[in-house]
Order: sequence, then C-alpha cells, then structure tokens
Amino acid sequence: MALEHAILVSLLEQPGSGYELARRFDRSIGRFWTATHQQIYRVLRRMEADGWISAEEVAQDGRPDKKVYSAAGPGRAALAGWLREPVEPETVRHELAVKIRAAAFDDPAALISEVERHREGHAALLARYLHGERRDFPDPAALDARQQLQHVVLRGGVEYERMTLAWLDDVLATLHRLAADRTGD
Amino acid sequence: MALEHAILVSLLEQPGSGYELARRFDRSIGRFWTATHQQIYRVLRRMEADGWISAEEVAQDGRPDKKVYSAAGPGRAALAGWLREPVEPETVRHELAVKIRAAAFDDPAALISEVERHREGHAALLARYLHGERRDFPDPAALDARQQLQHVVLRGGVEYERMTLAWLDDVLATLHRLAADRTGD
DNA sequence: CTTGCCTATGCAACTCGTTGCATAGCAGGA
DNA sequence: TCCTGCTATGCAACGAGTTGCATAGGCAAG
Repeated sequence: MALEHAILVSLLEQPGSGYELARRFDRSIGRFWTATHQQIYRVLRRMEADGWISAEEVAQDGRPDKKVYSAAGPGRAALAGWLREPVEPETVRHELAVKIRAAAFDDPAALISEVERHREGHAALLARYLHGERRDFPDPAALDARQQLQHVVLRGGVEYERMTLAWLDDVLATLHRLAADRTGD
Repeated sequence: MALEHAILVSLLEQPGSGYELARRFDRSIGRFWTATHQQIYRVLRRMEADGWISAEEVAQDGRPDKKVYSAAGPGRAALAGWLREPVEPETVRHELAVKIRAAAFDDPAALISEVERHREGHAALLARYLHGERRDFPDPAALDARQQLQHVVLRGGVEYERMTLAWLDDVLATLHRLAADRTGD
C-alpha cells in the first residue's frame, strides 16, 4: 500500500488538511495514484495515531475549522524505509482495452464514439500538463533537486498522454476499417 | 466492474476452466486487467448462478477434474449491453512515480538500482510482446476482425512499453545528474 | 520414498476502495 | 427566502481485491 506514502510525500512538499490533500490528489498526484476523501481521512487518522504525522487545529473565518497535518519524524523515517524496499510494477486497469477485444463479438462501429470521447479526455489532459509545465518549469536549467524530480514525473505523464493519443488514433483507424469492410460486402 | 466482462471476452475467445483463465490473466489480458485465481473462481460461480456462462465437468487422466466454462446467451447479451455503456478512464497505480517524488526527501541515488531493475522488467516484457506479435500476427494484411482487434490492443502494449523504457532512461539520467551534483560540491 | 512442484478448486479473514449519506456554517443568485 | 454550491469532516455499509491456508492426486528428481 502506497497511499500513506503518497500522502507523506504530499505533506512533506506542503502541509495541508484532509480536504486540501483530496484536491491535490484530484489534480497532480491523482493521475498516478487515485484516492477519495474517505480513504484520505481514514489514513490520516491512522497515521496520526501512529505518530507519522502531527495535526494542528486551524480556525478560519467564514468557513469551518480545519486540521492541518505535517509529516513528523517517524513518518519521514517510514518513508525512507519504504524507499529502500523493492518497487512493485505499476498496475493498469484498462477497461477500454477489454472493450476493444469484446467488440469482436458485437458491432465494432458501436465503439467509435466512445473511443473518440476517450481521445478528447486525453487531449485535454495533455494540454493541462503542458500548461502546468510551462507555468512551473519555465527554465529547466534552474531547478533544484525537488523540482527536477517533480519535472521528470510530469514528463512521464506528458509522454504517456502522447503515446495514448497516438494509440487511440490507431484504434479508431482499425474500427473505421472494420466498419467499412462490413458495409462494403 | 469489468472483471466479469474480461472473463466473458476470454471465454468467448476460447472456453476454459478457472485455472486456465487465471493463467491467461497472468499472460496476455493481465497486463491491462489483473486478477488472482480467487477473484476468478468467485466471479465464475456468480456468473454461472446468473446464467451468464455454462459449465461442463471434464475428467482428465493424470490430473484432477476441471470445470470448463463457456459463455452462454445471457452472458453475450450482458457483454453487448456493457459495450454500449460509457467507458471509465483507465486508472494507473504508479508506485514508482510516488517514489521518485519521495526521493527529494532522501537520497535520490538510492533509487537508481530500483529504477534499473524496473527498466529490465519492461524491456523483457517488450521483447515478449514483440515475439508474440511475430508469432501470432506474421501477416497483418490477412487478419479477420477478431485478430485485428487483438492486434491493435497488442500494439498498445508495445507502445506503452517503449514509452516507459524511454521515460525510465530519462529518470535514470535525472537521478545520475542529481547524484553527481551532490558529490560535486 | 520422500520432498517438492504442478494441476485444480475452494474457504476464511482481512484490507483496500467506493458510495451514499449526514452535518454545519457561510456565500451568492433567483 | 430558498436553493445551490463550497469548505471541511466523518459514519456506515458494501464490494473489490489480497493473503494464507486446505485439499487432493500425480509427476519427477534426489
């Protein structure tokens, strides 16, 4: 389980409340590790009980109080230990790929609009990544260690989206060809 | 949940026992939808109870009996219905990406051997994909619809591995540069 | 002949992750 | 005024997924 470690990294980069963490997961980190607010609150409570993080109640005006968490010593130590353990290979749950093979037993043309919608989503995400890259890393030569590591992860996201877009185009071409073959004879 | 649909597709392509399905998931399908034998047996029983698939006891000599499942009419209908529902975007759980950002709070050089091991795994998988492609799709011009769809999914796997290898090289270069900067001053 | 491995199925217990709902104050628009 | 929406946290219940173990026969190597 790496959710607790993902949260630790996020808190080390910037302390925050459960709610703020949930919003960060929706944006940057969430693309390679998803989590809902429920999971985050549960894990935060457990980590606080274990002494990995410390909490501070912060009163706000015009909105409810919040509990701001920071990574504590034991949390840092746990993260360092985890870094030295072997990495699990990443897991992908690619529902669309299952559907593409399933289309062989139905009408392949019925998938075209779905694939196109998917493609739009990836194109939008790529645009967002590239926008974030220009904003946060305008001068790649002048980055500290932390920023360089954040940047290389972001480049991975960019390349993933580019690869996926090209593949979806390949899928669409295949589906169109199959549809033409069907009506053609 | 798409596990039942992934199993249906696999059974439509070729009937088989729970054990055989588990081995198929370890190989081809498992790269974009993982499942253990426990999940598979549980889902098979549920699908049989729902009439989606039918089972046949097969006695074997020299080894235990097995139950061979085939997709039945209601299963085909359920698959066709699922195909028309909206696709969820694929989810990635990329532990290595979390670790790379975590390395900013520890020694980045400690990650190098891990990333290299990861790289070897992806290189081996790419080789296996390319080998399978030469074996199963030697003449792309002479494929029926089902094979064309299987092939385009395989091409997605190939492109994913190529992209990942290139990115891991990028990560390694970044880690080496950071390690050199550290010892350099 | 015993030990370990492979086929083949399954139970029990657990953790992870999701969904729906609840609370509670404040802000802004119809 | 009422309704919607945002911040902020949480409970309860469920479903998905993992881990450890059990059974049971046959095969091959030592």
